Amino acid sequence: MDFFAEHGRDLPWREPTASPWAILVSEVMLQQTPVNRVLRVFGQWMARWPDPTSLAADTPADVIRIWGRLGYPRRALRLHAAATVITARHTGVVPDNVETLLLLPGIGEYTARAVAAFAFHRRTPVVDTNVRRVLSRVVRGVDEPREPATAADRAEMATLLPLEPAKAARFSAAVMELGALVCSARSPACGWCPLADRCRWRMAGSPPGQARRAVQTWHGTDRQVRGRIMAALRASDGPIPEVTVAQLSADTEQGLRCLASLLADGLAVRVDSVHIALPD
DNA sequence: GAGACGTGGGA
DNA sequence: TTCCCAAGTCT
Repeated sequence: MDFFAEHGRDLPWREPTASPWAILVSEVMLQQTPVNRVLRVFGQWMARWPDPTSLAADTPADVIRIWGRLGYPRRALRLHAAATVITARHTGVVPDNVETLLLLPGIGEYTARAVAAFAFHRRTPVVDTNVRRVLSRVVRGVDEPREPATAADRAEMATLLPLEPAKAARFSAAVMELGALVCSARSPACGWCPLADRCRWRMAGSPPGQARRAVQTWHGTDRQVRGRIMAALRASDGPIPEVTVAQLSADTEQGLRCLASLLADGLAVRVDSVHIALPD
């Protein structure tokens, strides 16, 4: 926590004045997405939609455009849906407990706890990929492949939390920051690490972990084509012809398949028999 | 529980 | 250039 006080980054969602809504928005944007990329969109987003009710009042099309190139645009849609639920069922107030937060679209085990801890000082273990990696190395002495945190990870973190709730939240943020800035996945800076003298992984000679299962290759995938289609929809003021969409892949069949999946996800809608647009 | 889901930067 | 990774969630 001394490390965090000295080296923690000044981020807008860490300001004492940051609202629970701002913290929730930041946590969703940060899912699988680097801080530097989130910073560019976060300010614009909060200026336009300072609370859930203002977001719920706008269209998914606006939301998807502001989301821009953050990636995983379904997150934008779910954030809009979450704002709608908060407005309709919680009088526009962000829920302050894990159980209720988990019911919101796009809010899973990590994000629910992050919001509960960072926005409301609930004493709950917050375990993201950074915390998971730090615990794995420092406590268990192994470098595990990157996977979503498990209940066992949360149970382990729970045993380490300070008793005072606000301090526990700060502790979680501190471990996350250590993982992000020092105990990184590829090139950990053990020389700077405040835990170096008690790290079981370091004491064991920093053994390499088991390789992660192969990730999907990117070139020519449906994900790439979906991304192209969404980029075309965002760039256009109005509807675009379906034939244009189909040609965004060298394989017309793939183009149509991807379009169908975007329609199924609600990221695009048909406006007539031959045109596609962002959802209203 | 494996697999799908965007994007771009650093090694 | 290629590979891997970045505050996960949902099906």
